[in-house]
Amino acid sequence: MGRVDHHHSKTLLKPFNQTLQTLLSLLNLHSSSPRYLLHLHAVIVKSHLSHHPFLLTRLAHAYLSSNSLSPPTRILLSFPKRPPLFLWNETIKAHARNGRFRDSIGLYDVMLARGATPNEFTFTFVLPACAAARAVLDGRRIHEHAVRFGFLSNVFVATAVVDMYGKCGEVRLARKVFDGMSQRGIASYNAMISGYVSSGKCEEAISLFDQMQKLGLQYDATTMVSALQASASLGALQKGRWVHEQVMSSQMEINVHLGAALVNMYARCGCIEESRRIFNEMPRRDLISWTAIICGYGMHGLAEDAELLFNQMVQCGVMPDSITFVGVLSGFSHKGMVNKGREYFKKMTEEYYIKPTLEHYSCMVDMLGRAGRLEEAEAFIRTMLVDPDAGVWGGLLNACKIYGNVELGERVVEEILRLDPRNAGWYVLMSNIYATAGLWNGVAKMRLLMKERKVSKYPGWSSIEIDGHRHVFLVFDRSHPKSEEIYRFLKDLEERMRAAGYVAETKCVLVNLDEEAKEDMLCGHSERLAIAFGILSTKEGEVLRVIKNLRVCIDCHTATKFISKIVGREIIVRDANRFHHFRDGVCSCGDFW
DNA sequence: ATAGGGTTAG
Repeated sequence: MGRVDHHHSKTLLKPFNQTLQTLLSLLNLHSSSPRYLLHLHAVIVKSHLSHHPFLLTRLAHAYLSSNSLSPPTRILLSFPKRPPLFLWNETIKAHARNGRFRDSIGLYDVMLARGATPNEFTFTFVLPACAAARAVLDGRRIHEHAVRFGFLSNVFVATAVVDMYGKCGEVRLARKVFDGMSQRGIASYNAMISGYVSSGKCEEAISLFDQMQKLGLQYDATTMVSALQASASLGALQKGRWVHEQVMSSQMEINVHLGAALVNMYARCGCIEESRRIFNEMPRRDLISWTAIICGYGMHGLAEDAELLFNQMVQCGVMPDSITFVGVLSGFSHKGMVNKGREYFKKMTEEYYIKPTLEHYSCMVDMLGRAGRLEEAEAFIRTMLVDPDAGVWGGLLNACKIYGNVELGERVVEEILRLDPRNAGWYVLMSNIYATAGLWNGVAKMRLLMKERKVSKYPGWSSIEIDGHRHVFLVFDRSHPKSEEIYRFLKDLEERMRAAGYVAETKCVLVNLDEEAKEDMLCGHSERLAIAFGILSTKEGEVLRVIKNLRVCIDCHTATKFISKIVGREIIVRDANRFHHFRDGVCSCGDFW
C-alpha cells in the first residue's frame, strides 16, 4: 500500500509528462482516498486537462464512489453549477476545525484550480489548517496568494499569517509580517507573543507583552495565558505575579485556560503552595487543571501529594490521560519510588487502556536506573512494544554515569549515537562517565568524535530574577558588572564552607587537572555565580530562586546546602529536571536526583 | 485570527 502510494506520488511530481491514460488509471486506483483525489483533481486542472470530457467523467465517478470523502466535500462537489464562494469557505473551515487539516488545504487547492477567487475569509480558514498541520510550505505559498489577491491589509488575514508562521516555528517570518501590518488587533499581538513562546523565545514574548502596555493596549485572557507561560518558562516569578495581579484587577474571569496557566506558572517558579492555592480556588477544574497541579507536585519532589491528587481527580470523575501519567510517573521517579511507579504503569495500561508512549518508557527507565537497578532497566527496555528512542536509552546512560558503569555505558551510547548522533548531550554524558572513572583516553575519544562530527554542546547557564530583571550567568562568566564582587564573595564563602566541613567534590570536574585547579573550576559553576549575586543583591533572609538549564552537579548541590545554612537563606533551584529546596543545610530531594 | 498540562540528556 505504502509502496503504491509512493510510486504514484512520484509520478505526480511530473504531471505535465503524464499521459491521459496514466491519470485515468490513477483515478481508478485511488478512488477511495479523498485526499489523493483532491490532489489529483488539482493536478488535472493545473495541467490544463480539465476540458477533457472523458477524464472529467472519470473524476466525477471517482468522487461519487468515494465513501471516505467527507459529506461536506461531497455536497460541494455535487453542486450543479460553480459552487458559491461561501460554500468553498465553509467546507474549508469545517475540515480545518475538525482536524482534517490536509483535506482543508487540499480543498483550497481544488478551489483555486477550478478558477474560483478566494476572499479574506478563505484565508482565515485555510491558514489555521496550515498552522495546525505545521505545513510551512503550504502556508508560505498561501501567504503569497494572500499578498497577490490583496488581502494582507486585512487584520484577520495578516494575523492568521503571523500565527501560522509562529506555530511552524518561523518566528522571524512571523515578526516580519507582524511589523508590516498597518493596523494590529489584540489577537495580532497574541499570535505573535504565543509564537515566541512556542519557539522558546520567552524574553521576546515578554518584551512584546511589555510593549503592549506602553502603547496603552488592553490585554485579554489569551495575552495573559501566553505571558504566564513565558514567565513560567523563564522562572520569572515577579513577572508572573505582576501578570496575576493584572488579571485580578481587570476582573478577568479565571477560565480553565487561565487557571491552568497560573497553576503552572507558580509551580514552575518554585511556589508550589501558591500554585495549590490557585488550584483550590479555581471556579472550574478539568483534566488539564488537575494534570498541571499533579505535575507541579511531581517536579517539587512531592510524589505522595501527587498521588493523592491523582486519586482525588479520579474520584471527581475526571479521566486521566497519557500526560497525567507522565506527571505521576516522573514524580515517583524523582523519589525513587520504584514499586509505586510499576504499580501506576500497570494501572495506566490495564485500567485506563492508555498505550505507553516513549515518554512513559523514559520515565520508567530513568526511575529504575537511578534506583541502581541497571539490569532491570535494560530488561524493561527489551519489553517495549515500540522501538526505544535515544531518550529511553539516555535514561540508562545517565544511570551508568551515576553508578559508574563504564562497560554498560559504552554499549548503550553506541545504541544512542546510532539514533541521535547530532545531539551533543550524549557525547558529553559518555565523556563524563569516562572522566569519573579516570579514563582520560575515553574522554579524548568522545571529544574527537564530537569534533569529527561537528557537534557542539551548548553552554550551561543559571539565571536569577532581581527587581524584575533576569540575570543570566554562564560558566566562569565575567561579563556581569558585579563580577569582581561576586567572585570575591564566593572565595570568602568557600572559607566559611570549609570551616563548616565542606569538601570539594572534584569528581565532577571533567578535565584532567590537579586538585587545586579543579576546586577553582567548581567555584565558577553558573549556579554559584547566580546564588552569590542573589545573596549580594537581596535583603537578609530573602528566599532565592535560581533557574538552571542543566542538572545541578553533585558538588554544587553539596555547596548549596552549606551556603543555605551559612547565610541563613532558603535557596530554591529549578534544574533541567526538578526542583531542589535548600534550607538549613538540607535539600528537599534528600540527595536523590 | 489568538490561549491551558509532559519525560530524558549536556
